[in-house]
Amino acid sequence: MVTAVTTTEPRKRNRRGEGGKLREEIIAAAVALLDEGGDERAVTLRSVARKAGIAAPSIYAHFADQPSIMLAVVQQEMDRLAAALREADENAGQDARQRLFAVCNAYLDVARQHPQRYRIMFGGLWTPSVNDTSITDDDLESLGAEALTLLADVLGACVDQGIAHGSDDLYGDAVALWLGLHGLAHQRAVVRKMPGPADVADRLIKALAHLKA
Amino acid sequence: MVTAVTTTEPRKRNRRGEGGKLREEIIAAAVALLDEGGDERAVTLRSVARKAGIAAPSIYAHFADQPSIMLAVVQQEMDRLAAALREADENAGQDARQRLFAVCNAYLDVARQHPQRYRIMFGGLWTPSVNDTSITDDDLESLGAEALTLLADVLGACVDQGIAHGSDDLYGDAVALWLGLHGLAHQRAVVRKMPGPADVADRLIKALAHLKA
DNA sequence: TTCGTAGACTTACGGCCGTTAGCTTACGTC
DNA sequence: GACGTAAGCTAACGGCCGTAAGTCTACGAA
Repeated sequence: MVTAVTTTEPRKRNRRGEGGKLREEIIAAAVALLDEGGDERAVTLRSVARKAGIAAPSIYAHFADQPSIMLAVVQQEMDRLAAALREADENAGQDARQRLFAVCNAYLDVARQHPQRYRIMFGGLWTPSVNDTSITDDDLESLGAEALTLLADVLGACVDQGIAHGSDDLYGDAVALWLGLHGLAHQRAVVRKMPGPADVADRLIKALAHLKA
Repeated sequence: MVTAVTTTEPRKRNRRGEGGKLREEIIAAAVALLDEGGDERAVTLRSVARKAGIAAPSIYAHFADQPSIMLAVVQQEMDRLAAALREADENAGQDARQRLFAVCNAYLDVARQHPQRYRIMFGGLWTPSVNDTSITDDDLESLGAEALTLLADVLGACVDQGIAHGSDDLYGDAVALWLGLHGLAHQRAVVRKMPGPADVADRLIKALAHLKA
């Protein structure tokens, strides 16, 4: 984690061999702009430079162009999300039901804590332009693959412990469950006021995991 | 529906008293830009004017500013979506199961046929800026209210006909079902390749509507 | 102490944007 | 046919953007 991000004050040049640190500072600056509530249009090459306390062209030493910055942000946040899900699962013990809700709620929490980051990750505008340069559809697919296999794993545990109705395609059920979570998380990230009862999340999880009772 | 949208050729001035027609042409031009695959950044005041074959300042006779154009597009497409759902429901007969799948699939079809329009409607960038001018959170909420009550209605029919497990909160279930549909529709609109089996939609609907068997 | 070079900076160009101010044209009334 | 006015245009401003070209500077090895 980089600390000096919010400072607009003069910046100490990095020491020899540590020039790569600026790369992280740039990413952190972009994330900070998002967290301030601005949408992706607020994350311009120049605004990122201002936030990081550097001159705009200095970014080119670390990123080929502006979309590349967004891509780096997305990849970092995707890793963070996967780590959060893993951690929630590991801390949930052996009970399948607790594991299920722990992982799902962790997903929703990550989205709720940083709505703009979540919006960028899924459904961002960066997808098409980035496609021109480096990332492929398969890359995008593999980004969420880890989370999906974890979900499928937890769903399998639910079936094994007899608290959920079985299925012939656990991975497909995991995708369906994720889509439900995504719908809720995304909508929360976009609007300030959500329709429906407060326990929508639990309803979604129970229904999509085919929990008994 | 306005016809002459794609033409870049000289444009016939509207007759006296028909100046308002230009307003529809402007909206149609904005929609056309979206349908060409460009994201909302492609819908600029000037690009819309070019597409409509008029000079940029001529827009100000019909829209206060650029976000207002997007707002008009969203409202129009929301109405279209609601109409499509109603029509699907009316053509589905009396069988609750058929009504359910007809309405849900109509929703997914609308999103799939015009992905960019769908992205703008839900989760667009226009929300914050528009909020400064005219529209309120309640307006946004009421936009989808019609669709939600329709969904709740169909869910109630499923329970009445004994093909779904009952619930104490049909509206809450309708919201959950919509969130699932939205998750799928939005993800389809954003990525080109979806993970999971082909029948994810059916799985989502069955699970979230609590269909028996 | 010298000096090569990593790690930045300054300046500048061209482009598209939103928006304002003022002008032109032709419709339709009389 | 004259003419008021609706409908739309041209010109221009300032602003922010991405990016290229060249310059400075201080760290650390010799």
